[in-house]
Amino acid sequence: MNPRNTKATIFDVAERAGVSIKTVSRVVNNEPNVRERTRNRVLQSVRELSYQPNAAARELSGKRSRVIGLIYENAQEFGYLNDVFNGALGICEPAGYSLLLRPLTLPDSKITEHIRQFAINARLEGIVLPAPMGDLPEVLALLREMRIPFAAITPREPAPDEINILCNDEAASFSLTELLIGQGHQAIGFIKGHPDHGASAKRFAGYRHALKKNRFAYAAPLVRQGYFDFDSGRIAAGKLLDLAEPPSAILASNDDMAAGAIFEARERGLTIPGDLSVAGFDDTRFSSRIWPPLTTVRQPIIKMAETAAGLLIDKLNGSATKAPEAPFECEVVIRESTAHLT
Amino acid sequence: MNPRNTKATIFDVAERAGVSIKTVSRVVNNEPNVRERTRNRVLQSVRELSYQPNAAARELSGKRSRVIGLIYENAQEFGYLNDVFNGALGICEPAGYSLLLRPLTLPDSKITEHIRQFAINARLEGIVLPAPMGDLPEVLALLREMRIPFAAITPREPAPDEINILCNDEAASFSLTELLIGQGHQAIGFIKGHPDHGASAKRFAGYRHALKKNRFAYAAPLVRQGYFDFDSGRIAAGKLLDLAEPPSAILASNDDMAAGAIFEARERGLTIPGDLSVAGFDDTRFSSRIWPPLTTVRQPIIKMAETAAGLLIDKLNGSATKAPEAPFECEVVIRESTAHLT
DNA sequence: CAGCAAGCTGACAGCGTTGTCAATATTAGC
DNA sequence: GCTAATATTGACAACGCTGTCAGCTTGCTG
Repeated sequence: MNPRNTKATIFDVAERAGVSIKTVSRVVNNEPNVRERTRNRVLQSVRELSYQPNAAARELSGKRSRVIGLIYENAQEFGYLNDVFNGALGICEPAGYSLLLRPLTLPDSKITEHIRQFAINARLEGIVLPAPMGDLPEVLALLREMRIPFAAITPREPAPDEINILCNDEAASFSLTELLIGQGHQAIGFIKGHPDHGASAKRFAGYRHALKKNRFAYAAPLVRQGYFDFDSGRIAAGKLLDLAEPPSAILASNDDMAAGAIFEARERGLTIPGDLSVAGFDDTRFSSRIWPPLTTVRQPIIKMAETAAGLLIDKLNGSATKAPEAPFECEVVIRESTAHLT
Repeated sequence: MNPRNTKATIFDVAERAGVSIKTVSRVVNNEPNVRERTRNRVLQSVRELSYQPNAAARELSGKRSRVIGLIYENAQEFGYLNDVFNGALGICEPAGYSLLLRPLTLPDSKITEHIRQFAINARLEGIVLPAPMGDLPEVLALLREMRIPFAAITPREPAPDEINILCNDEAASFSLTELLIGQGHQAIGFIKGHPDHGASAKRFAGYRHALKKNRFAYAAPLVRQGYFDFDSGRIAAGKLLDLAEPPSAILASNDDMAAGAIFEARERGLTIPGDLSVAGFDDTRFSSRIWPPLTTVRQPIIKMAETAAGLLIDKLNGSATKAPEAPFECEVVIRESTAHLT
């Protein structure tokens, strides 16, 4: 009943359909110049035999390896990567592509060499670059030089003919800031993200934009540099709370730093959100599990990864280039870590 | 300076070394019957040309695909999987194997069909089964039937000739329970893990063992069923706290459930660890980031995954079977969510 | 030093596809 | 209805490697 442990070959299909293997190849690869009747006959046999082309033979014969690489930062928040993996895998498999992972530890002075080796050894046809990989100029330069198509997921100005997936970080940051303003907060601290990440600038821009629109003066001491990790959030929050006039709300550029801020506030005996409102960005796995649950911004990562992989595969398959996608919509998730100023 | 975008073939190496391609093949595959001098000459050429065999040609010609699958539960705590991925990838790549990921959503009534298709399509030579995949009897049965070697990471009774990696869950659970007992807790609640996971039974056994050794009566109401997720931990903790004589400490079978327990306790106005000590299992990413930081147990997941992949590859390469590994050692990590009873 | 086994090496045929190009079938044009 | 042009099909050679097997070298035995 089940297909056995073996696979039908192109010969089996050809024989059953009464055509040459070359014709089967044409049908399977959607090439033109096959009569409709013939095509149907072949497709029928393909179905009956559950034929699937042998990837190794294909790669050896043609130039195509049908392998896509996914390069990611190892230390990265893993909920994000989980979604990226799932999105990309979900698209690659049905399309007949394999997805190969390559963790990288940043900073990495030999990063281009690592990627080059990876690309050559695995014979990659294309590469998916989740943030922050798409933010590294040397990586982009390398891939352009090697002429390997890639799809970056990052708020980058998309170069012509390059695939870039982004969401409206800035608008979400704007909304989140306005939410805090609407709650009566007058002094809102901001913890910036890692300067090498494209998202950092966008999120900061949204904050400034909201301040401006609401006629708040921009106060430099209320803005601190963080690096997207828990500890940097904790330290930055500490500095904000040390101010003579500390903020009543802190907006961190991601949830790890927001968790750090909450941790630091707790250590100082402050209650959240009574004494301090805290909001983050990303809606990671633990955002809803810490106490209090974190107000944050959710991105449709899975969809973004699916789109990235899909557009990349379209490009590799030589399909018509899709119109550049509009940014994906982020969603502000309001939980209990933020509250109206009493 | 850098190797170019192209790869040397076996012909290039053979020519340079002045031997036939077959001899190069022998050297590269570590086959016997090559004179030492010849072997060195070939290795020299291999090095000079940075030769790496073409995987597609190898697969097409020989029977070996050098592809290993990694099947995992999608919803899984991702810090665990991150470590598994990194461990396995770190071993596979240098050994010349590719690692293909396959997320699965449990429960899955068609799981065997999914795995079968995956194995056939990707021509898997072997499979790594992180928990809880190695706990599913139908999966094990399928792989045995298909004669695909696998390495399970789970506290399972290792069948002869099968690779199984485990750590001393039970001993760690025992220590953790004794820790709580040592802190003066008289009533210690326990939240069991998902019944389909092998680890659940082990962790529970450690708890019971510690009670027994310390001459504590086993009280059934203090033990609640959980399913390794946050919500089930929350619910189970709720039931424990509803008891007429609630426990002063709760040991949850993983950190997600421990986080749920803390959450629930907070909602009821209890302070941790003042009113209630809570401990978990796994040392996930957020264990040290919630407040208070969680007392838990850390497993050497990366090493376990490395060992699993390494033994599997050894088996595929036909190397001598290693002696069965001793269980890996877990480490109890004491943080602030547990305290002496005052 | 012949005779034989074991050690070493290479020629050659696949492996299952795709690319090339020639052969054949169909259609269009007049 | 015939020819030219075009659409469809197939024969065959790669692709880069491993398996098989035969041939050539050694080294050992008596």
